[in-house]
Amino acid sequence: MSGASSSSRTVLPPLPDLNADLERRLAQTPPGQVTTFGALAKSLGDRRAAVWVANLVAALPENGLLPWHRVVRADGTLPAIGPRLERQRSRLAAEGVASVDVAPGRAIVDPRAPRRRDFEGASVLQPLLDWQREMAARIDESPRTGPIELVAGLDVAFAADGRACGAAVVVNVRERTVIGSAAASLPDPFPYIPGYLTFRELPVLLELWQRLAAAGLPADIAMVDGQGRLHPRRAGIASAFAAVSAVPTIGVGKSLLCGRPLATNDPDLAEIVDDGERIGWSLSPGGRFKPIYISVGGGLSLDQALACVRSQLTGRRLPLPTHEADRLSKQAVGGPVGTSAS
DNA sequence: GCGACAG
DNA sequence: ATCTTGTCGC
Repeated sequence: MSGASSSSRTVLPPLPDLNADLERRLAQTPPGQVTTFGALAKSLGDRRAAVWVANLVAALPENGLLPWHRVVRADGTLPAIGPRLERQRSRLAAEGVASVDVAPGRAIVDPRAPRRRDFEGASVLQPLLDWQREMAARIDESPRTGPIELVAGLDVAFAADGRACGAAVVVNVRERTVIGSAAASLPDPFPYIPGYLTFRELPVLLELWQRLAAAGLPADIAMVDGQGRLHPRRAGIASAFAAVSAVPTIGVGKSLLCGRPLATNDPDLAEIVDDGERIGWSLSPGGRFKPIYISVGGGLSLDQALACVRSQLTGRRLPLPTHEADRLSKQAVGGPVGTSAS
C-alpha cells in the first residue's frame, strides 16, 4: 500500500493545544505566589509568546477556576484594567500578596512575593521551531529558469466566528490583469504568535492552491502575504509554503519581523540585514507609502523576487496579486463556509 | 534598562 | 488580523 494514495498527507507538524498547555501551567501557581506572562511563555517554549499569553489571561473569566489574578508583568505591575484591577488586588491581598498604588490605575505587587518561574510540561513550541529550521534548510534561492507569467497572490482574513478565510488571485503579470481566483475557509487552527504565523495560515493557503489546480488555474509562482526568509529561522510562511508544496514563492510583508533597513542609492529601496545576512528588500513605491518588505520564499532569487513585485505595482502600496487577494479574502469573511473558485 | 514582536 | 467614527486631504 503506497502512502502516495493518502489524501491527507501530513505537511505540518502536529499542532499543540496551546490554550490547554497554558492553562495547565497557570494552575501550577499556588496562592501566595505570582508569575509573569514571560515566564509562562518561556515555559511553552518561546518568550515571544508573552503577548499571546497576556491576551489569553486577560480574557479568562473572573470567576473561573484558573488563578488569572496571580499573573503580573515582569516589572511587577498588575495588568488588569478598570474594575478588574481592584478585584485582582483584593484577590491577591486575600492570599497574602500586597500591592501598592504607583499611579492612577496602576498598582505594583510586593516585590518580595515569591515568583513562580518553572512549570511542569513540555516546551510545546520547540517542535515547531525545529520544523521551521528543517524547512529553512530545504530552501533553494537560485534563480528560477522557468516562466514567471502567472502569479497567484494569497492572503487570509479572519472571521469573528474563528474561520480562516483565504483567497488566491491569479494575475497575468505581463498584462497585469486578473485571470481568476479561488477562495477557501477552514477553522482557525492556531493562534497568532510572532514567528509562528505559518501554523495559523499555511493550512488555508495549501487548500487554496488545491482549489486553484482544481479550477484549472495553475500559477507559476505564489506571492504570499507575510515573510519568506526574512524570518528569525529564515523560514516564514512563504518559505514554509515553498518547502511543503515545491511551488516557488515570494514573501511580501507589510511590516518587519526581524532585521534592520540599510539605505541604498535608490531612495525607494533599502536592504534588510538580519544577523549579518542580507535577506530582504524594503520598498516604498514612489516614496509615498509605508514600505513593504520583500524576501524569497523559495524557488527563485531575491533579485527575481524584487523585480517581480516591482513589475506588479499599480500605484497602490501592494503589488496587484497581493492587493486583490487581500480584497477577496476580506470579502470572503462575509461569505459561506467551504471553498469556491471562479 | 529599553525596545521589539509577519498576520 | 480584528474591533470601529469621524475626519483630513486630493
